Amino acid sequence: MTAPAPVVRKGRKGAGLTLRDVARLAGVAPITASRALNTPDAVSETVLKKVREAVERTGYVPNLLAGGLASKKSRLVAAVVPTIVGPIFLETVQSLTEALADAGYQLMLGQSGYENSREDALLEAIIGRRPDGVVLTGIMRSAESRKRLLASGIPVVETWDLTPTPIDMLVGFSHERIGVAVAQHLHAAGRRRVAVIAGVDERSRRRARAFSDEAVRLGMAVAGRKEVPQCMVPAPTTLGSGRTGLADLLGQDGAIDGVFCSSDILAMGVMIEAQVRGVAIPSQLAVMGFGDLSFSRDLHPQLTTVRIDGTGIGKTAARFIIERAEGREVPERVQDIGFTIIERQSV
Amino acid sequence: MTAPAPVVRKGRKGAGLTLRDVARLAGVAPITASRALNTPDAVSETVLKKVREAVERTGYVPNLLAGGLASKKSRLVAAVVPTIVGPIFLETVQSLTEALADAGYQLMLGQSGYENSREDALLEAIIGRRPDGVVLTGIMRSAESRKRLLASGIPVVETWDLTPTPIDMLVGFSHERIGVAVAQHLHAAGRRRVAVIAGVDERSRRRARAFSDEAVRLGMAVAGRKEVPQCMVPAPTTLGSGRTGLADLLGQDGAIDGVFCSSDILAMGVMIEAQVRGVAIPSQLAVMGFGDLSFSRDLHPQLTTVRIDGTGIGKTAARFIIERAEGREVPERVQDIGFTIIERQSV
DNA sequence: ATGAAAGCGCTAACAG
DNA sequence: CTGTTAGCGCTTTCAT
Repeated sequence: MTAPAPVVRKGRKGAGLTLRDVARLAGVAPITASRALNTPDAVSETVLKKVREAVERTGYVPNLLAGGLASKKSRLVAAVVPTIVGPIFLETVQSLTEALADAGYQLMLGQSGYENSREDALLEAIIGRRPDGVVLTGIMRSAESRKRLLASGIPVVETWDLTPTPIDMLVGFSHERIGVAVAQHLHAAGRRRVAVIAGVDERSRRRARAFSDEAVRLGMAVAGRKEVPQCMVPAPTTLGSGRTGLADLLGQDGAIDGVFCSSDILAMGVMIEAQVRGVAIPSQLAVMGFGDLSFSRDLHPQLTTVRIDGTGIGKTAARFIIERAEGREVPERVQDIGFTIIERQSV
Repeated sequence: MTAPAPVVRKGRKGAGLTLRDVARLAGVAPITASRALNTPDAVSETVLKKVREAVERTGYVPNLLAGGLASKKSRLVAAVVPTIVGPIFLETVQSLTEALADAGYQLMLGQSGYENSREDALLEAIIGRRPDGVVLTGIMRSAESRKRLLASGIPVVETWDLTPTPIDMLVGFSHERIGVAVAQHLHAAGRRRVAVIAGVDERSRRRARAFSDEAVRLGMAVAGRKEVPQCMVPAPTTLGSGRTGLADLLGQDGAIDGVFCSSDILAMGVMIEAQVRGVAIPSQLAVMGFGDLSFSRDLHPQLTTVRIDGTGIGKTAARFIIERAEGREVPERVQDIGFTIIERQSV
């Protein structure tokens, strides 16, 4: 048997280049080169230098697919959002991406859409990549999906909600408590007839319901009524929905002096419509939003709203996943990150 | 030698399950099972049914890492944005994710930040995954990065800009032409003293410069001046920047009757500040934005702005990448998607 | 239409 | 500290 012909080197530098090539250039075994790259402390100064030189010269970039397959660590984390349009989850995705990148992990983004149909295909695509973790914004709806995720054994962090039965880990807050707190805030500010405008997504609805219940309890509904005036608008919410929402509410019986909007965008629409109609804020109408988007403080009047620490959620979720990926346990798997009512001028 | 002990099956269903297990269950060779899954047309009805049954029963999900390694097709596409916060690129990322998902590709999201420092590490992480394509929003700045990308041989689509020397493929529009068109629009509307508020990012700056030059040419600057009043604000732009921007401009010498804002957010801030100061829009001041964000049509007055088909950009970029991934050539590698001036009430 | 063998590029496990 | 060996789970190539 003759020795095999030397492997034909591809023309492009960096393409088709493997660890073997680098190792050969550095005069060491592939595994040694691997160690020089991944656990530099485990090799001698000399070897380290030679390998780094070889990498530098060739422009070698390790194949993470191969590495992931061999080590069963993909350094990939999947994030699922209903939709990326709509600024609510943005802050979370942003900080998640950053926190992960800092630790050498990449983010894979999936949009589940607001219907269930895509969820299954998406889940399959995710599990197929064997990510080191999955971050869910909002709760996975279909029980089937939840089961598959659980079965896959991949660390999961649910966010932006609290649930009695988390799949695995969770960092969120109570939408019910927000509804209650907002009603109380409005009541404390002297408002006596309130209404709510909410997008038809499940969490908004829960905030609205809790708000309505508490408002009724505090006597802020028309006597005898079991709920306050509501206006449901399509998700994702828009400025336009806020405008028509207020118009709708104003058209209903009974004057209102306060309105809770399920998003800051909606609240801004309400403010614009109020201005157009000559309804003074806050004297005639108090407005509260949800989300504390960056523009809210710059409105006129400044918007009183509920702040969620989206960045904190992202960071914590990243930490949870990374802890698990490195084989450590996460002692407090459920974290209530709470919320803050930001008092500004619109109430 | 004795036969090795049977492999211990992991407890969790779906975990550690391989194609071999499925094949065994279906009574075929692994490769046949593989074909049943990937190229169903290449196997008999009988085999197809048996394999599908086995998959169903076991909850098997193919390991895409292994598949990608063997086939050199990762079905992964990387997208790089400066930051995901800031609604400009959202539409593009959204449609990109969807179009890719429909074709069985996943999106990996990277944020380069507005400085160059992270770009290199990010690029390494991206190339390491051997994606089937990379979509860049805005141009990669460092020449080093561009070179590495080119060397990697990965299909690249640059977006949101036009450049004489694209790395590979490109779908964008001319920021210069937008500046010119906006100046002309304002001029045609009878404005004679215009100004510009722009974020300090490179593309905004180019729009602003082209706008200024054209405005000067049309005689919309103070006689003898070589540029119109400008106010540069930090990127990403905010409502607050728009408000202070207008205040700044109003404080400068010479009354203005029109202002071009480098983003709709900025324009909205201008409108709020104008309202607070009792400056009537459009009669006293015409306002134009850029981006046509969803809220722009719902403002009062409705915002006249420049619309970019972000969804179209995402779709086209996805198509380009997919074409290449499937081995086809893309004949028109540079596509100017243009822009539209949306005439509403603020001019 | 189906299968056997080989290997993608890397790392775990075990030597030395 | 360094190297050898043996896969990770899949697909390619080449037979049958």
